[in-house]
Amino acid sequence: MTDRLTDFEHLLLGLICAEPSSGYDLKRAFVTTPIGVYQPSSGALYPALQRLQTKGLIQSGPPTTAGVSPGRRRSVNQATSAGRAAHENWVRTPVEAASVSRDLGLHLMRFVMMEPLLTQPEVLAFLCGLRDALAAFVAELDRYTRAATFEGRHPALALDHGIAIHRASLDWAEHAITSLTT
Amino acid sequence: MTDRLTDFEHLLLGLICAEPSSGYDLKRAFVTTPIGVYQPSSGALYPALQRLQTKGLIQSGPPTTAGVSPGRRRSVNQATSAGRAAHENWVRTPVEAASVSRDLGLHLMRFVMMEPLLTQPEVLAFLCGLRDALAAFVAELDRYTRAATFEGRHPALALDHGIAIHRASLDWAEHAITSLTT
DNA sequence: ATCCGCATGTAACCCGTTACATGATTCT
DNA sequence: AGAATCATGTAACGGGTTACATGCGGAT
Repeated sequence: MTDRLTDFEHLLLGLICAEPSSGYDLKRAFVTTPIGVYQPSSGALYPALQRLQTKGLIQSGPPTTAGVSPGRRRSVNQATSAGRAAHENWVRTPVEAASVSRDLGLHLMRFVMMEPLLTQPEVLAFLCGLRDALAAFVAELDRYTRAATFEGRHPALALDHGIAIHRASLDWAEHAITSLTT
Repeated sequence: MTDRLTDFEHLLLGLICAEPSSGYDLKRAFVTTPIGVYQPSSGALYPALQRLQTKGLIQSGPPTTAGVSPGRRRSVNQATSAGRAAHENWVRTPVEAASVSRDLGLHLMRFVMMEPLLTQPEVLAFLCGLRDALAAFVAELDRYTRAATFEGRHPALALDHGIAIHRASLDWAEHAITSLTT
């Protein structure tokens, strides 16, 4: 019951918390999303919804044709209070400095989903945590660049890339902080 | 035999092509790597090596204690000619514009590994393909930003992030091109 | 009445993670 | 000799991908 959820399950739960949705809605949500790079398959989506249901985090209403007219019956999934609690808990998870690079995309998703749930100070605290973690990561890469000795030019260039994109993330975090405080 | 390889298998094969290595060497290679965010587990590493061996892409020599003195016997994996061919083929794979965001990390790895294998014009062609794909992706995100209407500020900020980091990648690609032509 | 597309699912397969097991080598 | 570490593996488990199955709605 207090099992860990997959990243994917967390995202689904978050989308459902934001708005009760059918499986098909969720699929389209991922397609339409700006980071539409990922399109979940049915074989990933529906089993994940079943797992969330088994854990009591969502419950699916009976198939209805309500809402959209040119559609077939769809069972709408709604978050339970336990589900909303789990989602809010996930959204509040602080940024881990050690895994900031790997989890960056996930943090951005959390940033979007925390808007209607958290107070502005909480959001700013999250962004500061993210900024600090990114600053530490960039510093580490810089340190590595100075310490290491490369053969050839490509390794150094690849490192430059890592530094560049994480510095861009860092700049964004600072921009977001000032943008949200005005 | 002509099965597709996993990304991970491609990386292993590439590392082995660059230098014959034991499983332990490969593990440490990932740890020491600048993007040391990923550390393969034994349960991923050794089965992957076995799969490469089954496909005839690598072959492991008998356990030896040669080389490092304070070590145990390790079986050194060497790439076969088929393995080197498969690796070179992988390195030469052109950048797919549709998946450039998802595969960006992989492309960087390929960029590093292509240094001793490809001619400078080939490397530049790869970088130009990467640059064009990134430019197209950034343009798409820009278009999406103008077209979409958001509720709240976080979604727009998250999109800004996506644009910022991919623009940084794009700038890097252009810098790399000019850096390698001088 | 039939056909096509929507919406939800299911089964087989693959692979990575976690955790444990095993033998060999060096250190005390 | 015994302990600790190195190096290689294996077993159970989870979850994602691909491909297929089903059933209902609207269109011709």
